[in-house]
Amino acid sequence: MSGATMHDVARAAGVSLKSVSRVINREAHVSDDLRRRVEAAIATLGYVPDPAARSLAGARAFLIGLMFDNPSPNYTMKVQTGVYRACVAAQHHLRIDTIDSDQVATQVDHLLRNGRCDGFVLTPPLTDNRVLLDLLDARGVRYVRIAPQIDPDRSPGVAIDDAGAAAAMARYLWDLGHRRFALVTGPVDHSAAHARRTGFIEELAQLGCAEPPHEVPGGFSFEGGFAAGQAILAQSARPTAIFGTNDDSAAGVMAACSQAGLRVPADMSVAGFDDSWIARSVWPYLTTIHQPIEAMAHAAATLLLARDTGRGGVTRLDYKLVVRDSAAPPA
Amino acid sequence: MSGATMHDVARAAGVSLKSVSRVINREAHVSDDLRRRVEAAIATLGYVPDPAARSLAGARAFLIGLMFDNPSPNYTMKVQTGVYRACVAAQHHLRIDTIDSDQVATQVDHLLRNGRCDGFVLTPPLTDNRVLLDLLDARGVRYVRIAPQIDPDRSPGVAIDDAGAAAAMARYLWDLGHRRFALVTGPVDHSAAHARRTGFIEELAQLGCAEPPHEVPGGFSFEGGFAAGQAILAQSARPTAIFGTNDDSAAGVMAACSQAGLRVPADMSVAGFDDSWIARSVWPYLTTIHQPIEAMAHAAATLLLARDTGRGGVTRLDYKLVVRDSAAPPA
DNA sequence: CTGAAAGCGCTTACAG
DNA sequence: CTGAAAGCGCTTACAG
Repeated sequence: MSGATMHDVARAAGVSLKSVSRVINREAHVSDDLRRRVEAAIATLGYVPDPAARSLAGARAFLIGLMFDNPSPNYTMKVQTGVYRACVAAQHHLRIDTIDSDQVATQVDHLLRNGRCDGFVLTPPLTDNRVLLDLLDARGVRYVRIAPQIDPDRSPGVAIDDAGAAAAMARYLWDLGHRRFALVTGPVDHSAAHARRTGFIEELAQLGCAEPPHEVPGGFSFEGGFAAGQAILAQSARPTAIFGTNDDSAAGVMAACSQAGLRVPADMSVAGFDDSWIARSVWPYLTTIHQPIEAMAHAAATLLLARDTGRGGVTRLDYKLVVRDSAAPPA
Repeated sequence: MSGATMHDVARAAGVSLKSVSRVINREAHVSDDLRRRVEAAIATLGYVPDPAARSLAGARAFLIGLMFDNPSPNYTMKVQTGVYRACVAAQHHLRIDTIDSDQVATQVDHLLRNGRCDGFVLTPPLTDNRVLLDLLDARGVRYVRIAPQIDPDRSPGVAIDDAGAAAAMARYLWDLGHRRFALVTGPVDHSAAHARRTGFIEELAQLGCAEPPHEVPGGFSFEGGFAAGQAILAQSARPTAIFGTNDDSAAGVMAACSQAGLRVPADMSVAGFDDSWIARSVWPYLTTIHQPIEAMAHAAATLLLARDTGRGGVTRLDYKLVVRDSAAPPA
């Protein structure tokens, strides 16, 4: 079964061990003829290199790590799927680590000591946690960030234009006819959440909106969104549209509306951000910003695996406004 | 940093390599004195064995795999967390594999060929997929199943009493005063879903319910539940209570009710199963069966890591009926 | 109860 | 462009 060794391949191809190794690792200085012979032997024998042996002999671990501290299983699951696909393609293993943003120092120290990785993919809010970044840099550990907002040149990153997407949502709601808004904000240490807030507010101002949106914290969770929704509806001057800066909190807002006897979208428009799984687990389905989370995660892992994380720079992927049924013109 | 090797420990303790190895692997025939000396040296040096080297030299891979083909990210995420915790504690790595139930043969073949694992944790519906079990048995691969319903002695397993839990839910709704029921069933190849169905129906019969519940398939998904809910509400003789056999489909049913202008629970009672994340991402919060998914997964992984998967037998964990706000006495 | 030798399957210098 | 030797950090027989 998992029988064939590099030795077998070398013999079958009539070359040395080192040559097989060269072909496998795509090193330079290999003649086409030799390469072809080796590749044929590999295919015939169904040879797969032993990761343990490669790792022991060489400097690479064939393991990449995914760090997260995200309240949303939906988001996390998508990130994981994307990173996983990239790992499988590159014959690497994936290691998952849940980090508590408040205890980065001790947890990451332990983690680094306990078996090395070839690098890490960081998800928000860890992405912009300077304590973590300093730690990683100090140890010379490579990493790629998903949705970075600060220090874009510090490492490679993959993101969408969060501010631009939130602005697009503002424009969409404005064009629908809304003039009074509320905004459910995310965790304070989550800088993508911050960018969404800013993008939304600034676009509204640009559009000539008389009053800035009423802001209430929602912590990116359903419960937080629910409480935020209740607070918003308790105001004397209610908005006609509420923007949750992620889908979970928007879903919470919808629940608060239904608790208050308001129909969405007839009596209140609600919009989310992410297009995560929950956007289609509420009724009506949520109008939201589609963020290609899995693709972003895949791209991030691919950058890491490509091993040229020398300089930074953020790769931007496209977002998309997804019009569904939770937002409509005001009554 | 990750400097200390077994050699260093041996020298520091004044013993041979083999003795250090014995202590680490908890082998027999080690004097207390020697063990203590070695353990002290390990602690002082902060020594952690290199998994790659252990794996290369020995028969173990220090890697356990998690196979799933589950439509619900919530369920999957919890399983993963539980298995992960057990892995970390035992210094193993976790590998995640998404399997398509329809293509078990080819996918698993590829997977097994591509780097060995010390064993696998199987989640439903893979748990009761005989093609998969046969394949694994034929290759002598160890595995532990979560929520097995068939062949309980074929491998170790961890489960709750799905039928009993569904019966408890039937009793609860009955005691609330409901007399006409609908049941949203799960995927046909998901035998735990089948057990829930049977438990619910039989308990109702036992209780003296005049007519068996109206059954509609919901596929364990929100969308499936939504469609099922619509179908149920379209009937001339509507039930007063609907039991979704998982939370996702129950959430879909709730959405269908709200679309039809029915208030939950005033006009219709709805109950779920799992107490997954979505149970508290709908409003009103879902009355459901709490299944200790993470604990089950943890227990399953621990069984696997204990390496005595010789004989089968199912470990049963406790479920709990969680009364929240989606079910009430009929109007 | 304890240890010295060989080897797991690769990669890393080092030659040619 | 290609190869022979040494060694990564452990475990596995095998002795005593």
